[in-house]
Amino acid sequence: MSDLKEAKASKAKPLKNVLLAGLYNQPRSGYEMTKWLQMAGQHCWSVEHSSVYPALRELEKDGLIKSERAPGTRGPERSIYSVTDAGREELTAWVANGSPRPAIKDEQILRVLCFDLLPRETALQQIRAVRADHQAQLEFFLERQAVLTEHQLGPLLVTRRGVLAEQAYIAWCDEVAEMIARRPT
Amino acid sequence: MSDLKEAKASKAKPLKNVLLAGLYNQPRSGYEMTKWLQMAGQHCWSVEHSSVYPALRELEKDGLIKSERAPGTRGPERSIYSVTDAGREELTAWVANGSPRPAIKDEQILRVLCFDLLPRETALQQIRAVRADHQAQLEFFLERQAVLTEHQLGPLLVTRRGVLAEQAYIAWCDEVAEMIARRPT
DNA sequence: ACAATCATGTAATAAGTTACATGATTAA
DNA sequence: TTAATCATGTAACTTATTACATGATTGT
Repeated sequence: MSDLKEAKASKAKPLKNVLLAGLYNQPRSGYEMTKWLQMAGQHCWSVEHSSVYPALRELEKDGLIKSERAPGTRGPERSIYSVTDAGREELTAWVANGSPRPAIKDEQILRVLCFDLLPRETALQQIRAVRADHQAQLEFFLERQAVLTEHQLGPLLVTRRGVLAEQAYIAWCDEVAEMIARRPT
Repeated sequence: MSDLKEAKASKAKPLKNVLLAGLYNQPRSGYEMTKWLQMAGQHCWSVEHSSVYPALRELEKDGLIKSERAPGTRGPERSIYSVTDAGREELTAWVANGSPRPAIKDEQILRVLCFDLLPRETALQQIRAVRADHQAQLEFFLERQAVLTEHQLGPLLVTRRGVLAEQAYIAWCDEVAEMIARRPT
């Protein structure tokens, strides 16, 4: 049954590799990791804290990361995780492999597909709200971009992805709005 | 942050609404639906056939869609599903609500974050392969776009989203390649 | 005849969310 | 002192994937 199973690195739990990548970038607590994935990394791998904490403990149990207790400078005590040498090896192997295409789950696009079910003004309002949401996200990425240099190449490129993705989404929203506005009633 | 959250409507089983939207756009069999979601709709809602068939049967049981047996013109007999009046109502309510932000799961971005773990040439090869993949997808969308008119506004806008998204991804790949190439060894 | 594709289905498992909990610290 | 945020955790549940199956039809 499970003979070749868990020798090493074979069965990729995607979240584990994501966390490894995040911690390699910078040591973080579970809380900070969650925030990072939900803010800066929203466009990489969105996840809830209830998935993060157990995964971190497993990674530590596997010896891929280690934790240090840090007194809370502005908050209670927390565990700061960082990647071990073994974790770095695992991570390198994972990074060297190509990815499958990202799995997208965007309901909004399907809503637009059916916009002829709505009165024009309702549809327009919705797409404007969506645009505003992505505009806010774009501004967040632009601010990060402004403080990053080529010395932090990884974070800079991740942020660039955020900028380009949000700009593309906004451009699409504008096209949608324009076409809807021109639509015959 | 945003007021896109929810307004009270269908207890969202997301896939069901996605299928409803797809069938409203055009009646399809389970097989065709799966293909559509994996090709044209890859950038909307990726899913496996094993999720599609049970969901379709549930939708039919709920009276939101109905099926007709069609003799296989080029294949065995299949069931063609289409949206009922009740389904259309449900769909309209769903379309009227805003979406939460799309949940993205893109390992590739995290790999790029850690590209300093790889030799320059390995990283470049990988990003070139990713670029080629998205280039192929872009060409697929461009071909669809060419045969659509403003009379099929929904499908056209969905296709435009594909085009813009792939162009943005390709532009990012190019930035990554350029920065990696300039990176000091 | 054979492979490829069309077409559908089920079972076991994986992965992640929601809801439920707890408690500490900080700013008003 | 009260609310907000920091910080972590568990249990039940939902959702979707992988692997396993079956069989028909079409092109070569």
